[in-house]
Amino acid sequence: MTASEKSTDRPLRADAERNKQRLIAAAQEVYAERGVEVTLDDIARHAGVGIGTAYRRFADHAELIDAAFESEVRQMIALAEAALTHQDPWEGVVQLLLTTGEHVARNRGLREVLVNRRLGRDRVAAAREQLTPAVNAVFTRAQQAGHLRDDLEVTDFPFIQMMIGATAEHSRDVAPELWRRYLTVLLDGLRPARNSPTPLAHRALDPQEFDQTMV
Amino acid sequence: MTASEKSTDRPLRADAERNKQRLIAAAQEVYAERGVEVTLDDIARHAGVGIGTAYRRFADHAELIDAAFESEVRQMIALAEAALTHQDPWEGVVQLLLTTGEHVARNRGLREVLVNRRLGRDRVAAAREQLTPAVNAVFTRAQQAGHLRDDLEVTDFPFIQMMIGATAEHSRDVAPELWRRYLTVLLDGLRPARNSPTPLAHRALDPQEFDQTMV
DNA sequence: GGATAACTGGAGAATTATCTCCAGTTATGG
DNA sequence: CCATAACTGGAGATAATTCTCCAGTTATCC
Repeated sequence: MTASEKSTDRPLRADAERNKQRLIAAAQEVYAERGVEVTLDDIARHAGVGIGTAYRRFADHAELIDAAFESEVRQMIALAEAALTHQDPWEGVVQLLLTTGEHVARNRGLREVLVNRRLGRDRVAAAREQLTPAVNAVFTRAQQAGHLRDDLEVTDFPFIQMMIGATAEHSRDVAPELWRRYLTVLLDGLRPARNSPTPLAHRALDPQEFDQTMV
Repeated sequence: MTASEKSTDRPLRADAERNKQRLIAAAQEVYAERGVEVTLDDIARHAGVGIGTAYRRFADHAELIDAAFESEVRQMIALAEAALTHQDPWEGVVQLLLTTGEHVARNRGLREVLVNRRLGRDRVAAAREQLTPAVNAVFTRAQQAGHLRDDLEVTDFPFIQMMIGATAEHSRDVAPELWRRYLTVLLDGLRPARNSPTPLAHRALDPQEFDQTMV
């Protein structure tokens, strides 16, 4: 009955609760840096507890991912809701894509969790499902205001975010902010019309830097 | 000395050469469908030969990838060169991104090989290096003709292709042509200016289809 | 068509990751 | 401060994958 205590059972003994929190914190750090495909051994070591302790608290890897990312995904929802309150609907879209980019560029595991349904469990799944309508609201508002091309539909928005995420993923180690450049290009493609290119938000890689990409 | 015969040594015995070609053909099929992270056992079985035979011909997985993708990457070079001969420089860019998209959408392994330096060996590496200048030529010509925003630099072009590849990857199983839609948006972001959105090249997913994405 | 070098294929060694088990230790409540 | 239920941590069972080895088979050359 490893990790089924949920909320119904008695609370954990103090030392157990402490170790559990350490594991979650360690998992968040390690996932952010190296993605979710790390071993539980690595996380346990990073948390300073034994492997057995990790498996006593979390039935398997998926359950730890669930615990580690629920709050991260909820943060993404909060970002979308904040973007919706932006006075200018278009700037709301820009802000949403910027803050999303900032998060996934810094957190490799988060990007994986957002994009892959098989990761995590019910808590992450629930958060992920709330994220979609929050994001849709931001885009739809801009579209109704005429600031966003109107041939787009709600199912397109996650793919827009995915494109940014892909550039962030590949440039992470060489130029962690490079994705901002491609976000600008994308945004220029999302507008109904425009007269000139929006100034790019980050310099291009030089050829040498580029060579270091994709390793 | 498993697979070091290269070109210098004597030719393989007829049956060995036949098995080698079978292995390469099987690898191309399996990689295209399931990516390069399949086991050599799977490929051997698919080719109808024993595992031992596979390892006698190819020192390791990387060497088989090298043999299987050299021609695929060379095809990509040919596509870029063909796009360069297009009368209209901008249509050359469009054609390049379209044909590239078609290839990577149909071949999961190809996308992985193009994007990840660690895959393959010297033959794929050499082809990959020739691909970059060929792609650059197509973009640079359009840029000099004033059809492409001129704040882009050559190191940006692979990232443009990467964004298309990311959308192709994620929608492959549900709507293998969906990437065309996002290519249109991206192209609209690449132009120096425009008055209205280019008509999208593919319908959007409906919410139900979207749910099937990302599994 | 026989001698032999080359090749075949699968059993299993080596490696790596996931997860279980339990002897020993520790927090807690009476 | 003691009894004991709860927890700890790591040794190892299990499983998946990569790669090696060699007894048996087959193509080729004379």
